[in-house]
Amino acid sequence: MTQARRAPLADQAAEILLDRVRSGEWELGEKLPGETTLAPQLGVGRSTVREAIRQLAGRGVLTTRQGSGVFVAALDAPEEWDAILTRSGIVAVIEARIAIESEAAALAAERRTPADLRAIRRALALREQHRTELDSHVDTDTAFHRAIVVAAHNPILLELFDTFTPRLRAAMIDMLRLRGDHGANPDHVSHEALAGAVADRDAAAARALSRAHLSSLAAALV
Amino acid sequence: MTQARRAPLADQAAEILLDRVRSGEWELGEKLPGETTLAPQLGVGRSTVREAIRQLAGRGVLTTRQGSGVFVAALDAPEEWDAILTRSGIVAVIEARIAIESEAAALAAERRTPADLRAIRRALALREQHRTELDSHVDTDTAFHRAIVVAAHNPILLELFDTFTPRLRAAMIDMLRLRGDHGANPDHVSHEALAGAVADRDAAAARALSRAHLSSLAAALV
DNA sequence: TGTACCAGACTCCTCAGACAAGTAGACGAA
DNA sequence: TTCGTCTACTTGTCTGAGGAGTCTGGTACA
Repeated sequence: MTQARRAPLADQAAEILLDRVRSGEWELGEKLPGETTLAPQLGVGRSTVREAIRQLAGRGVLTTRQGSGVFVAALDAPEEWDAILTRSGIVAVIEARIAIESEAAALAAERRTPADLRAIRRALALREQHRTELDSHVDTDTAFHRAIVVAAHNPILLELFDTFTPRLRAAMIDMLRLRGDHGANPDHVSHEALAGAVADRDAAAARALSRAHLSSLAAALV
Repeated sequence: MTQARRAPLADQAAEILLDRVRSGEWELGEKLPGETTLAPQLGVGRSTVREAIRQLAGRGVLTTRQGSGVFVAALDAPEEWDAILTRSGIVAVIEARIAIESEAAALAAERRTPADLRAIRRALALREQHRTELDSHVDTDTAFHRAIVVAAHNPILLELFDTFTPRLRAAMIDMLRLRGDHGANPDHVSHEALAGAVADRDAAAARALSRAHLSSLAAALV
């Protein structure tokens, strides 16, 4: 007994096709059999095959060209970052964030414009104002760190930062709730120091301060 | 005249629906109008609406539940890394790779197992064997660096490495073709040193050597 | 011999209609 | 209130038909 067909036929058909693509049955760019051939092969109707193909097209695996055929666009579906992050655990996420953010801090120290600096100062002040409320403390803290990544002027690092932080939000709120000493003074001082290093164009200090802050965060979360 | 309908109606419908989701017309998790309502609204048949919905389901924006309806699963489609990487330029990609790889090198120095070490040595030897041929030199070089990231035992860093390196492959081959001195001796020595630092559990040295290597690569590519 | 054109086969695209399968809310009985 | 049942509505699936684009091979012409 296998769960009594939970998934719709179209989803099943899509999964079968994806497996066949992964298995290397067709080369990259090669043409698949026509819908009219696949349908009886998979034991479903044409419209169902079409929906399966559309689904895989949305995932970037297949492309269709009217009058020509269906072609393999990628040999595998890209794994969802959500899945990777969930499977990996908090520590791995923070390690990745250390990698991204300490490098971004160093780059920010070299490249920050006056406008970047104003944004960082503003975020820091806002962070200071929300030291009491838990949720907004985490959010303003994240906003401060994001302002530094923005100042690094590297779109990839920024995208990575935005990918990782949502996953950490809940964990950080829980952690602060348990510790109770959120917004403690030494915390604020280290943030001041980081902003100062960026302002002073001291890349090495910015890198070290950023790393130290996140390392202590990791230690607190474990 | 507007390009005389290049895209299939199903793709157009999917794009319109995605825009309406992005615009906030429906909350996260909210139910969309039924297929029979959407079809005349979009001016297409029901099967076409279904294919549009399937496409967005494949992209993670919508989910369908038989008997219940279609629901918003995400407020936006995740941007393709390909697009980000293409738009960003080689320098930004290398900067991101520096962030990932130097941190991974440090972690690898702390965590490498004997098996990791053997894999690294083997990759290094293979790299040495392919110093003359351009393509395989780049590939074996990448394999060596990947072995180090593997030794860091962090799935996120590994996934990031795998995301970035394909984008750099073509650029590196071009660069080496122009320079002509691929596989030069100092290059090999620095790789030996990196492997040695990981073997000696010298995290700081591994981090520095990894950074230095990639920085020189960036300088050569610009 | 080589080129241009054309017809036909094949492909995906779109629609309409029908029925099955599942869900959720209304309604009434205990 | 609580529980079952019934009904309206939803998505799921299949079939048949025709439209539109693409590719191939043959044919006529230069």
